[in-house]
Amino acid sequence: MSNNATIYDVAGAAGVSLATVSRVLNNPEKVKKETRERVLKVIKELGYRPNVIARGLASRKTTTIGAIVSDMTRSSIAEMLGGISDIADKYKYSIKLFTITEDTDIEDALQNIVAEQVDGILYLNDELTDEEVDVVKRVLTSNQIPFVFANVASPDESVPAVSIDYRKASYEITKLLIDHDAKDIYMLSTRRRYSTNNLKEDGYTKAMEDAKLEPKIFRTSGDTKINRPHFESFFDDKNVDAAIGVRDSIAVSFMNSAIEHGKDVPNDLVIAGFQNTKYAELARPRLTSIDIPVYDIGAVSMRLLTKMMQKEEVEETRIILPHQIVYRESTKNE
Amino acid sequence: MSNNATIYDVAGAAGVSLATVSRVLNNPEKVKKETRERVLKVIKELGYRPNVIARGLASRKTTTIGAIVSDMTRSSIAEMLGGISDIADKYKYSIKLFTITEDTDIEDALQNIVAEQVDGILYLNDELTDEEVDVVKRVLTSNQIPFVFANVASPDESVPAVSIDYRKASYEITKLLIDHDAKDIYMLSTRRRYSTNNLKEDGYTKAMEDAKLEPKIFRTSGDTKINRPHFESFFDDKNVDAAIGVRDSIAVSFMNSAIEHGKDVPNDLVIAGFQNTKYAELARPRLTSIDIPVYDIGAVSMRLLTKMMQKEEVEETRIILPHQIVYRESTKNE
DNA sequence: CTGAAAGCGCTTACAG
DNA sequence: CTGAAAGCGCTTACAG
Repeated sequence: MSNNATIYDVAGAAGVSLATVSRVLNNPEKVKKETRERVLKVIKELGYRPNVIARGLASRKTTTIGAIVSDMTRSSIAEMLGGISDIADKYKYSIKLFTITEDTDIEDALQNIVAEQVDGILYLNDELTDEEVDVVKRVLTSNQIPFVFANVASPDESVPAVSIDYRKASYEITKLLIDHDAKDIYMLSTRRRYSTNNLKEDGYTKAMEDAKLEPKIFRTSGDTKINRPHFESFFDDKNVDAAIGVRDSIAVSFMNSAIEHGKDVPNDLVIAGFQNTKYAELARPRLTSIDIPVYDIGAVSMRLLTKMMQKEEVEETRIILPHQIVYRESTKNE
Repeated sequence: MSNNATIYDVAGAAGVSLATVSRVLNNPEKVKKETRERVLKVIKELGYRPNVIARGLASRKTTTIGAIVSDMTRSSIAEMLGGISDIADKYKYSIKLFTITEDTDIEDALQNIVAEQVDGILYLNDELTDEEVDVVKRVLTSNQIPFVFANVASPDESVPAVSIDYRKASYEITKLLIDHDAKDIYMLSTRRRYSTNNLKEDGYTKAMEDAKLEPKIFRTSGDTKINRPHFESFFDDKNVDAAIGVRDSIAVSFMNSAIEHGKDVPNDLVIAGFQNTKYAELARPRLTSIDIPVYDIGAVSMRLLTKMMQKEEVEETRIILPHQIVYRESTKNE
């Protein structure tokens, strides 16, 4: 019952050498059908499963990838891991999870991950700064380990990345609100600056300027409980007839404040979010949001990484996935 | 730069044998201070990091645990992984992530995970049936690999598990609603039956019976979009003055329907959920919910597992963490 | 306190 | 098509 049969046991029981057993597992076409079947039968009887650690050492391939994440509790991260996991299963890769927090030394952490002998790395973090992207690139390239950024907006065209066009998405959602005849359109962004939010702000600003409107970016915390009092006082001194949250949770939080201050959404105020999470669906009124295909970003990143690890020809290492606006009750739609 | 120095390189450069280098790393107290410092210096200069795969093969310990999850996108799973990851880091364990879906053969999947040579396993899934718990126990015990169930309610007292007392929590929240003078109190549960929800139903039923009220369990889907039409027709033929959702998202979804049907929450109808997720905080009115310390469940499970892996004395392998009710606007509180 | 040697369980040229 | 042998990079008794 207990899975402790080794390749020697199989070889012995099948009357072949361990090299043959290994071939049956890795290059079955090189083994005579008859022999192969005999070995396979013994493998089954003994419940033999190759020790992946020994295999990893001998072949110098672990068929394991490292997934580096920051905040596990972000719903986008979890969903991306879902996509990664499904594709990893399909291609028989295992996933090792590494968490990097704000006070981690990225370079040191990466060296440790390299020492774990992963075959490739997926970096999931939309909050990376450009400098951090550079460190990742340098360390992993020098160790010759393939990597893909998932949902990281990096201006460096040489790093493999799968994402959406955040600037364009933001432009479009801003345009939608402008088409509502809104004038005082706020973008509710985060205090901490990082690449994807910067792009959202860029797209917003461009749309506003194109429409000869004044861009107004209001910065708050990413934490729901902290930004609430922030929003409470927002309405004291500001005119606003539209708002875009860089995350759904921020948009919903703002919407709740607005409604409690007597605003009618969508008649007095239209609101939209980013990500199309469950928060958007559970809000009342339901929130219009940019759907970001996070699951797909994960899946496509993993698929791209498998190609790189297997040294297949890769036509394009910068992949932009399509986004779309999901219209709900927080905006007025035809 | 590239991290390819081996233990031989270090030994050579330091003028010692590889056994000594190994000792400096694993049993530094057994090496003379002078020698140790010389070796350490070389290690630093060469940027040497031991190959964890080779170490794993030689020592038969991989300092890696397997975390088995079902649906990554459940927010409780992600948060639990956060707790696991923090403790794993602290004790220098890596985490391999394995996904098991409804159509996975659990036994086969477990055998594959065993072949990955993990030192221990954490099973995170509140949707396991009792039969599945038995399979897990049998396979892992026969392979002598320590495991802990995180947030799985198993009646089998012999399996190590960290959870909360769901029956009691459910009793308490039901009691809270009864104290609101509610009579028609519904429990909104899921169609698929599994252990934790069964306990919630038990606690609810017990509280209702103790108060001489009729228990009414309404089963719906776990999927927000699917249960919505379900709730729309709910109000056609039912009297209800209180409801408990087995998950926050179900409670919020129900609350939205109720409000759209002209109900005033909390005056006509009081509502509570389970889990105290961000959904509860972002709902309007905010949702009263049982706080389940998922992060802690993850952290404590991992800590327990480290003890088991290191064969430390473990006083108690069944750990019940405290829960509490977080009072918000969907109930009337003093 | 340190070194020589065996071994962990595989893969992979190399011969035949 | 198959086997013998070396080797992957470590750890761990065993001697000394």
